[in-house]
Amino acid sequence: MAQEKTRGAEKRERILQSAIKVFARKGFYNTRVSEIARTAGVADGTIYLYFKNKDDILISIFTDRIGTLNDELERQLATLQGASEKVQRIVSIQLGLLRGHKDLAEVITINLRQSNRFLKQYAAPGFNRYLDIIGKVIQEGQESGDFRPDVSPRAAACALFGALDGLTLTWVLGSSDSDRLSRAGQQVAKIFIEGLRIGAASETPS
Amino acid sequence: MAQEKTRGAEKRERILQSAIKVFARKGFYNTRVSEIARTAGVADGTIYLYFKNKDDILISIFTDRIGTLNDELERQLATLQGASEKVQRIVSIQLGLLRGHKDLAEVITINLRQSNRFLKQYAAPGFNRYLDIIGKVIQEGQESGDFRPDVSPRAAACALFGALDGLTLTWVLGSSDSDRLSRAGQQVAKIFIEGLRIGAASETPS
Amino acid sequence: MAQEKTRGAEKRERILQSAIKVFARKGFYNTRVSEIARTAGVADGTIYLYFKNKDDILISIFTDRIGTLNDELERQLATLQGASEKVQRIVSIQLGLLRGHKDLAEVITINLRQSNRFLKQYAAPGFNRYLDIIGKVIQEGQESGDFRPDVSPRAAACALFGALDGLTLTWVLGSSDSDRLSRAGQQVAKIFIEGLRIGAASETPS
Amino acid sequence: MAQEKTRGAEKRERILQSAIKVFARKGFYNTRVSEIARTAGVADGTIYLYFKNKDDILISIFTDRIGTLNDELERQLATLQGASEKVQRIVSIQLGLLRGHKDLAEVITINLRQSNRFLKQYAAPGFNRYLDIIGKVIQEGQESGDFRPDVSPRAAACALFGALDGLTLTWVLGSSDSDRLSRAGQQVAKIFIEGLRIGAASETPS
DNA sequence: TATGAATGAGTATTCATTCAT
DNA sequence: CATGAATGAATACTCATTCAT
Repeated sequence: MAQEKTRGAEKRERILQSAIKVFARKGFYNTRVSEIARTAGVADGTIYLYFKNKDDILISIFTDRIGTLNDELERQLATLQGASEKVQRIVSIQLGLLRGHKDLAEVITINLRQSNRFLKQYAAPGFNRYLDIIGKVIQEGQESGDFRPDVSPRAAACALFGALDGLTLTWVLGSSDSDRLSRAGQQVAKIFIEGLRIGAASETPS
Repeated sequence: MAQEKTRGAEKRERILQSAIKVFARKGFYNTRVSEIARTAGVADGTIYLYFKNKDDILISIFTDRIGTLNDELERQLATLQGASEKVQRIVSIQLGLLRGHKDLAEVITINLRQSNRFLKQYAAPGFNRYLDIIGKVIQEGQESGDFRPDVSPRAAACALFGALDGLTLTWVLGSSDSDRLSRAGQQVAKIFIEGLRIGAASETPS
Repeated sequence: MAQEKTRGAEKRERILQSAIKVFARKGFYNTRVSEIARTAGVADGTIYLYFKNKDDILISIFTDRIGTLNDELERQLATLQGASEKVQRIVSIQLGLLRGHKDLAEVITINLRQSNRFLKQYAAPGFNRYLDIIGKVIQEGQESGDFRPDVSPRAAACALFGALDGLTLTWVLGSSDSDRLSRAGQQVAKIFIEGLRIGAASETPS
Repeated sequence: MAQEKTRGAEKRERILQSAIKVFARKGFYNTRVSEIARTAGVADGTIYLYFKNKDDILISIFTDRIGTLNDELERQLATLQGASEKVQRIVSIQLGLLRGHKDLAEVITINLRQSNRFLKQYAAPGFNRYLDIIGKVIQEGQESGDFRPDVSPRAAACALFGALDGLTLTWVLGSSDSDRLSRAGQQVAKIFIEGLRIGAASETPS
């Protein structure tokens, strides 16, 4: 019984991995379900024993991974003290999760945005939790006096997400190595930390 | 003759506007050419007198608008002096261009990413010119001593683009008004300017 | 314009004729839409310019023909006087309509009964009008004193329809010629006329 | 062993009963084998231990029941003398067999006619025996001088079958109670008996 | 006998594109 | 330039059947 469950989960995972690979290469709409099946080494019909339909595969990829990311963020951030350290950790966790998985990065940054309907309906919950986690870090920094209070935590969270997404996108589109991605991430982390820090900025009226 | 050309251009523009509207509502792959035609008030076949195929419509939307954006950036940035002013202007131009055109913003931030093939092949040139323009502003700031030299101009450009894209995305997905988008943009501009400015940051080893 | 309309109607009729032929040979569920198209000499997609879907083709065959039958029945019955003559005419019209069209007869008697849902939803109206027409003839015969009053006109109508349907079914399943069908029809007409006529029967209590 | 055989037969019967129920509700082609299995409380694969394939289930329903009907007809008719009594008994046996089993009636009158191939190949033998039994009654009536000789016994048999089938069809499609079906059957029996009886009819030239 | 996970052949329908008018 | 009827390639999904357990 336990073995059967394991085998079933294995097969599901194999299908997901294959889908990530093919989606990354061809894009969601240009991917044939039969090609995912072939790549996973199962029959076409088997796909439908584990997923409701083709859309469900893409949705599962996203919710699985964003869930992992959010869990990891919460777990590690709880162990840190300063807001600056936390921001730096957010960057390293997110980029670290994608570094070794260019295919996944491609699916997340590119293929996921297939339709606003899809984004609004399925991606929103996980995305919101993600923005909440980051926003809370900014807010804590403001309350502890580390960060300037004249910035919307939510806006900063969106911007940080977008900045990392932008780095990932150009990494995926280009051919630079993943070390460069990490270094760029560190620089962006510094920009945000310094840009948010209490100091000269507060003297500059917007 | 001139009038006919004008009429032709008018019709082309009407088709583009209709496509933006429908793409924004349904997404690229769920949009029927016949629906664009109906919205534009022309026959299905007429579309193909102005565009090679359905892909060409999306490509035209992007290249038209990114070209306009790039031209506008170059024109206005040439009139300014300080790097900080230029960064601020980049933000206001880009968000200003999308503020009144939520449909267009939706197409640009969401529907454009239909396939990596598409992005790599068609979007890359305009996107690269855009990143070059921003990157040059950062570089100038570093050369003039305004900005820290320990940041890759390219990475900063990607991050700034991504941050603005992230703001736009959440604006499009949510229901907040466009004023809030502008205010968030100003805050992000300040974060980047302060984050890049020479100061305490350079003392902080990464 | 008139010519175009004519051409369109022609094509629709050609598709219907082809469908009758293929349905008769293979049955509804074993008929491929592509085979109807090939037989009609049109492209697969063209079918869907004239019919909503495969079901709609079968429905159209039935409603077209039962409508013709009902119209013809009402037209001719109005010219006759006695109930017996009318019953005889009903038989000759119905069988006459199918005699030369074995394929159509096959579709009507066999393939039409694909699902109770189909029968109840689409066939019922035309079928009811048909039963009403026959039932009214029986009733008139009773009111004029030609037919016994102790028979439900509706039941007699159902039975007459069924009897003719039974003859048609065995004709279609077997290989007998159509003259034999007509002769059998005449005999059945006589059975019903005599069986309904006022006479010894009324003395026989059921 | 005997018990096992019994249990096997029980299971087979349970599958048949479930199939009748589901076929009646959904029609043959819209019925999933898995639904029959679920209704019968067995696994999908178990069906194939008792039936060759899905077609075989429908065929078995028909041959089982028509066999029962034919056996019952022969048994009871042997106990009767007059042709009229026999005709009346035919009607009451056939309708009596279906009265309490609307689902079965639905399958027999509607779902059975799925394809001419099916009807010709499998239904024909049992159907022919049925027509022979009835035809022989008519013929005996003619030989004994009860019935007119100018009617083909086979045609009369087809017509009687069809008439009863027509009554059953309208009963199944409509919502009238089964008593009404029986009364209609009695009236139809009288029509046929009187219509076939030697008398005034022979004076009417066809 | 019984199971039910896995198979993979099979098809109605859509829709971008063409071209005769 | 403009039309829109006709085309036909292309594919997600179903479900009868099998077979290892």
